[in-house]
Amino acid sequence: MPLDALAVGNDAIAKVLDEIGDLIELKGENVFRAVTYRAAARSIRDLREPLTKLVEERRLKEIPKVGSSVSEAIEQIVATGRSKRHDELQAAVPPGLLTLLRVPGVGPATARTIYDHLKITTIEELEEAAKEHRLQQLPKIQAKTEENILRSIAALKQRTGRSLLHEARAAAMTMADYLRAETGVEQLAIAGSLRRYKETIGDIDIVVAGDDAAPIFEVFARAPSVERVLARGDTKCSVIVDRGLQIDLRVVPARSFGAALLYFTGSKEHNVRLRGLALRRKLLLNEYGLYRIGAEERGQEIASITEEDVYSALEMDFIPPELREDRGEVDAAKAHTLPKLVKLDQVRGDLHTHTNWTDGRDPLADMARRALAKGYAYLAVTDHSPGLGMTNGLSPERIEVRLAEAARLNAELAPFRIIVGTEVDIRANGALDYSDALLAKFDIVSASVHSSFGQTREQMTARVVGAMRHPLVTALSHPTGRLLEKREPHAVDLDAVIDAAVETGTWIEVNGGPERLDLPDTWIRKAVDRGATLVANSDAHAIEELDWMDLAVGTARRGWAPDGRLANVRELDAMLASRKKR
DNA sequence: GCCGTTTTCGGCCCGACTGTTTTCAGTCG
Repeated sequence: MPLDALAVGNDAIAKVLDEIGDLIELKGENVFRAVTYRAAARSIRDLREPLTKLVEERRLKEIPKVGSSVSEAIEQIVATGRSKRHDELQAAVPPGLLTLLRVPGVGPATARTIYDHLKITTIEELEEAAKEHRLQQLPKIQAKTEENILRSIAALKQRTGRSLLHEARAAAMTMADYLRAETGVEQLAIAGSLRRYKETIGDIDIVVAGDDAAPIFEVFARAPSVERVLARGDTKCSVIVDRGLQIDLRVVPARSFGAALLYFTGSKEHNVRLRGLALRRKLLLNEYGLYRIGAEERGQEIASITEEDVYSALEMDFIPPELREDRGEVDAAKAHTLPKLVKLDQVRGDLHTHTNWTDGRDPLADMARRALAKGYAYLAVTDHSPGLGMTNGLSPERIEVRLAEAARLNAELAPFRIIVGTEVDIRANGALDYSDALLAKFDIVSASVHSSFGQTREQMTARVVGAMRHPLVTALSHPTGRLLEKREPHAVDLDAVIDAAVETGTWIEVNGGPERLDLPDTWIRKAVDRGATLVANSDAHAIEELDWMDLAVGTARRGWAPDGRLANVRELDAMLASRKKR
């Protein structure tokens, strides 16, 4: 189905290029060609400008991995909604083969074999054939493979999607604690996308140092949360725990711990980049260490004990895990131009929280004491305005009571300070849900969209930018409104939002709620480039959710946010003074 | 199909695990 040529966005184009890559592989063409199309798709997803604009300005070839063939495909998609290359491949590759690739364990070769003999094109047909043992009659497919395909299909059906960061982290910590207690391993680290604070998590990766993997895998495989063991070898063991989440455990010699942590943290693209770099210096980088080529068999590594050693031996600065996505961090580390990223312990306060007066669970006093215990100097309580009916928004009378309550607590907890703020609704027509007279009672006003998500991009942009221009609005909360794995971001021109933030001095929130993580990291980077001020918040609705600040800071770091760019790393007076003129 | 501080041609990261392979292909991350 052709895309709507006028509305075609970067993601939609990237998806077509990915599919071209898959089709090339299925057709049996040179796999490097397929790899290139996928790499181009990835560059495009990371792009911080609309592709349509680059087409107009004839700048497509500035994009990494986009050469003459890929740019031709992009131009065609932008102009007509489809690509000739894609059409030709679809005609050449039987429909449905792409579907079979979605089953883990089925790659291009197996998909081809299954299709050629049985003409199967859907997962349902594949499941039926496997149950009837028709697959094991095919060349290169045995009973065991057939069994694995059936299990993969079952897992595919059960699996709802990727895990949210806090859920994956809980599962990882449970396993890590269990392994420490039951095996006595001393060096253990959670690696993978979890360590990089990626917004959603596919698999959990754990690396431990040990001389003998077998007994560790023994303990790992019988952990209470394990449902089944996927694979077990000499150095690596993979299991499925509850709700289909996969945990990979890798055991390496202690002297390889740093190299293994680097390898297991990824991203894959970052690793590929580092290994290519090593290769050009006649060095080999693998999960055991960095070697002069040929020396790996003698175990003579140049660096391997810590990640710092490996980066240093490659003559580059240490790269924080959050940046390891091959988005320019390798070149910056070589040139010593990595930004000084914001750190969690620099955060002085949280500026978006809720209490049991609206949709939160805990009283203000408890939230404040927990914030104080976390070492904060201040906490803004920002309960909802009444427009959001179900959250019991604060009436003018309750605002007065709240101000008095905060004053009492402030006297008790000084120098810690509670700031009374509000998360005010931006109504569908762009008006704010409190009068200016009421808004003026608050020290902090965070504006956000909670309704009429279906507005057009023009309507939504005007609505949000209009609120940002209001002199009493301090910050814009969760700018895209997305709920990860649940609700798409609403249509809004984030370039215009960033422009408005720079122009008006309105802060843009990095919301640490694990299903939001909004503003998304790629846009954070753009906001940072353009000089906008950010504010990292937990959006906590309960005392323990104040810990989600960690996720907000991790997301800000993924967006390359330097410490000076966040309003809430400033001390109280400086933070309040940095609000826009009102 | 892309790319260049060895290159405009000849590479393209590297290793683990599974299956049944007695030396390797397929898949994965």
